[in-house]
Amino acid sequence: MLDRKTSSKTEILDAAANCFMELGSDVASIDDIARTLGATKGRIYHHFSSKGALLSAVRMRAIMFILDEVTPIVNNSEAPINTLHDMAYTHVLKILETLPYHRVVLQHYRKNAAKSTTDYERKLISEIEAKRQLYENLYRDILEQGMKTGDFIKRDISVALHSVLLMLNSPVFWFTPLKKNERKNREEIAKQLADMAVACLR
Amino acid sequence: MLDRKTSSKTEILDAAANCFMELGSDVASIDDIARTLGATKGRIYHHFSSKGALLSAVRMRAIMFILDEVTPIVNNSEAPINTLHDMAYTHVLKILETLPYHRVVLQHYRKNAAKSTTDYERKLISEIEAKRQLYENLYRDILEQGMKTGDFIKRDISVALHSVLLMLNSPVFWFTPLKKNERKNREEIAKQLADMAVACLR
DNA sequence: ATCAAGCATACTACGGAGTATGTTGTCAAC
DNA sequence: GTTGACAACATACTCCGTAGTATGCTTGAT
Repeated sequence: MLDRKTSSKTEILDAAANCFMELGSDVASIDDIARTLGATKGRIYHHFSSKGALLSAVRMRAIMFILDEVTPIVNNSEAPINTLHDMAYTHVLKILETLPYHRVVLQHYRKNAAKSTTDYERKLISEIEAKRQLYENLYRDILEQGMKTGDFIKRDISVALHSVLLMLNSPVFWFTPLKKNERKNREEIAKQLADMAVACLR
Repeated sequence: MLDRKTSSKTEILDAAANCFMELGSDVASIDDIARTLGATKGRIYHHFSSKGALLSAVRMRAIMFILDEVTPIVNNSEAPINTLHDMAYTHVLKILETLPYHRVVLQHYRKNAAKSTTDYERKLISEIEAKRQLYENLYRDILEQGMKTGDFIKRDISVALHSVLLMLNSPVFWFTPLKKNERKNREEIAKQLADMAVACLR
């Protein structure tokens, strides 16, 4: 079945995300990931052409989690403040749900290229970069709009943009999921961060 | 001379910081760093017992840059808002001056331990962690004080603390130094970030 | 019965950390 | 001003982990 195939793939992706998260994507080996699955290299290389391709798949999945969730919000034609608050809240909540993936992403926020990458892997990376740009622009548009209407203080758009986005990603660095009150706790964190994100723009 | 020795050491540290920054501390090899210096492994292993020790030295130097600069500010007995603004401004400015070091630090914000570390390296890491805690508490104290006096809105202290600190570190992710108007540009960025840091707490 | 998908097993090749040893300059003592 | 000794490196190795490959095996669909 095609269903069985994608299921096996996402299982690999989940395991890879966890290993990359814990050891770092450079240190974690394919064997480590396979061991987590109770499998061997063969399974992984059957689905992914290289370690770089697997890593890119993890990063792409991470950004698509967020992009799919936040994109529908931007066109609700409310005030910029409310729209931004909505976007921020949704962003944080989704990140907390898919934490390992975003830990991996942040490891590569600045790392440009590994030592030797193939053309194919470079293509994957540029596709990820494109999606990231797309997502960034959602916020850039809201910020510009809000500064025009006077809802937001006029600041350097680039400084404000990156600062807010990184603040929304900050739980990635410190959040540790607990069983107790999990859902409620996440919502509270998302609310607070969304509040702060809006507050620092006024 | 002892002077000549420390000079050679800091030269190695600068080169290591740059290599670790560009390639990531796992990918960058000792040979890479040596090549940057126009030297060989021998020079590096003469001053540092292992790659982990070198990395720890870079991270320690990074945090000491900031700690030495910001610590004197906290006891100026001004209003919490002004004190925090001062701390934030100084923090950002110093970070922009010693950027490569802090890029390395942020690569390890979450990465706990490599695959195999010696006792000695674990000791170095715990010393770094202690300094980091020390620095974090400078902000924690100001935040608690400000929330008590009503200067700051009451929020979860941990969420607010980490969010603000990460926002102050955000330039590490996107800032690219230019020759043109360098000093002025940095001061402007530091001012804006300090403003935003204070704003998001009110 | 066949054949390919979906793996496992057993190998190769290579880069990088660490080491053992050689080399050069410098200073100190006599 | 010669010798000894040590610091500050360079050179030439070893050894091991890991990415990638080549090939073998099993199961389910047709």
